[in-house]
Amino acid sequence: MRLSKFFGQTLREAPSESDSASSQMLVRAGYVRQLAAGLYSYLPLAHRSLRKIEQILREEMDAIGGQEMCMPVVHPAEIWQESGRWYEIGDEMGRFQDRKGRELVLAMTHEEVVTSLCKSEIRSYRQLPQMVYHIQTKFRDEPRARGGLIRVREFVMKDSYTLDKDFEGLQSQYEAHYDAYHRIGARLGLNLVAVQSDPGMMGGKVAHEFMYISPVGEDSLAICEETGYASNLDVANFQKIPEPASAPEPLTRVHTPGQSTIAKVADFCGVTTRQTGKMVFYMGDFGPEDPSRLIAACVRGDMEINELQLRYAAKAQALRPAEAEEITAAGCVPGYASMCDIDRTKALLVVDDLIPESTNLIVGANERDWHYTGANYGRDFTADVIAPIALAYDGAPDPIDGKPLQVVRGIEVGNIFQLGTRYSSSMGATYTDEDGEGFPIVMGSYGIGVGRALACVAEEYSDEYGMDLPISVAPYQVILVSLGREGEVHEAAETLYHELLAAGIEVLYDDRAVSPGIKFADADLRGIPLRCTVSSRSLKRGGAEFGRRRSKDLAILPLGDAVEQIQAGITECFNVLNRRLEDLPTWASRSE
RNA sequence: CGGGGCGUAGCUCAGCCCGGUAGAGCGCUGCGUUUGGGACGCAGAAGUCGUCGGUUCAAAUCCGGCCGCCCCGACCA
Repeated sequence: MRLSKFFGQTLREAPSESDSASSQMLVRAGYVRQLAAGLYSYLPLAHRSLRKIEQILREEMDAIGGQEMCMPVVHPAEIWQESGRWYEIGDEMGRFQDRKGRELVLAMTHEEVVTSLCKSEIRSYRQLPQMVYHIQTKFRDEPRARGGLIRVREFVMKDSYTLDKDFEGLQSQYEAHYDAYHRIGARLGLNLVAVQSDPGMMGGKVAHEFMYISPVGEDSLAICEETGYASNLDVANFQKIPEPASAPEPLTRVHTPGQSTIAKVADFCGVTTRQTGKMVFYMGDFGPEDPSRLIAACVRGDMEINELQLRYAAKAQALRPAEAEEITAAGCVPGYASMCDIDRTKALLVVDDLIPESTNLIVGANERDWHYTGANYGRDFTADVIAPIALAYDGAPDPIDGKPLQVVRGIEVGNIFQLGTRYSSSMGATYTDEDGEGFPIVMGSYGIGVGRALACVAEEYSDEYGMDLPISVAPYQVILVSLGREGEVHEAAETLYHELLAAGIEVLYDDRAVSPGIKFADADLRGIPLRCTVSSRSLKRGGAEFGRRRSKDLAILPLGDAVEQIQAGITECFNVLNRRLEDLPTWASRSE
């Protein structure tokens, strides 16, 4: 392709629409343009990169037995009503009506369609297992799109679905995806970390997210490089080590004027926060039948609440922090709330499992400026629920070997999910087994965001001059820069361009009538990994210059075998990338 | 949905406080000179100042509503 005819300009300055490195670079380099919040156009450069990512996804899905198909973006409401998600999901689902007033849904994902296909296509255990996938547009009306391409409202996702007669089959296809996703990450030049994740209220027990570790990520992860433990912070476990037990002291009221926070109280009493108990209040939504109720959560003073685990422990559908009035209404004093004096008819008390193992805690006395010392579980208070509701933290002992966990941020590139029979049961997708008996199909679903993967690659491979994309993802393999508009330089560049095209090399040819500085700056920005320059200087030195983007170490290629050497350079780039395929994590090698 | 910021030429922004004929740099068009890291000269085109309303002799500027975009939080099948 000739840059003189190319659609999509580079920008000297980044538009002020987002501030993550990846989206600024992708905008500046002429890959994407924003149409509205969370809606992007993909210009020719991005489109070529996305097609390459999709091709890698195809190859890896096909390699584990996937069959590619394509399902619609617009669905009738009925299938979402059958699965129940029509009612469970709120404004995030795009809904509209056709001309007859029939309710339609924009696909957020395709479990419902796959399940409905199962009803027509799968009858017998003989037809199982199956793995189907497609690469298709999704729409999720995110309350807040952010981070450029990292969180958008319309996006393309590779989603695959497995169908099995039992959980053993599901497990095997799940493991195949686990390994394939690591291979995909490697081929994209990304280190993906598989972390345990929240299976949600979906019925399954096992789910993993494939994370690209980055400070701009939206998810927090707890990982331990030594033991290999890796988990979304939402579901991270850690070893809880109680303070050394001491003989029970009497529960004693002490005057603590103005000491309304844990840090102040501990300081005031001359103890560490580990010797205190902390109360945090939430309003829990328990569904339409049950009015929302106050939840009092108690963790040791040095720890924070894991809201997801609290929600599960309280069996609530949703939580939000309680307002001061709601706390007061239950007879509790904010800042001095006490698990000893709480009215359990007005609040559900959930305590972390470390609390019963802790002795002589300092806790609120439920009166302004007063605390108790010597609070002990069982004698001074009991709970409605005891559950692990404390949030893992940086440095917490990991659950495998007690080595310190690290809390880092990550971007979720992919996820794999054991659905079980959540959809097949509610929608009636069954197969007949050997004995002629009907059973719901056991399903799994597995996604990878194509555009998000590109954003992560751009994030990883950017510098102050632009992007330096892995050759597997770069829209072109080589940029050919001609520094001459006529005469022998022009002739030599034109000839080389046609030879490269004829050899099947993906070449972007900068034949524009602009200054060399602009050509080099644009070449750096666009992120094409290899550059070949033809100029009067290079011809004097014996041919064309060739090397990695921005490298000072340039080879002079005689024009006669330039194509061959450029081909060799491309192969070398792929070789570098392919080394990432060695020693990849696999399901069998993981340590959870 | 809560908090904050922004909306002026294709892009980045100034002008707004203190009302009085709309600006700069980059980009774009033409001509000429240039050609190894974002060249130079000359000439030129380009903006309903997000939108609606109010105040005023007069509004980009002051006031109010709405819309859009960005950031933080809530939310995230």
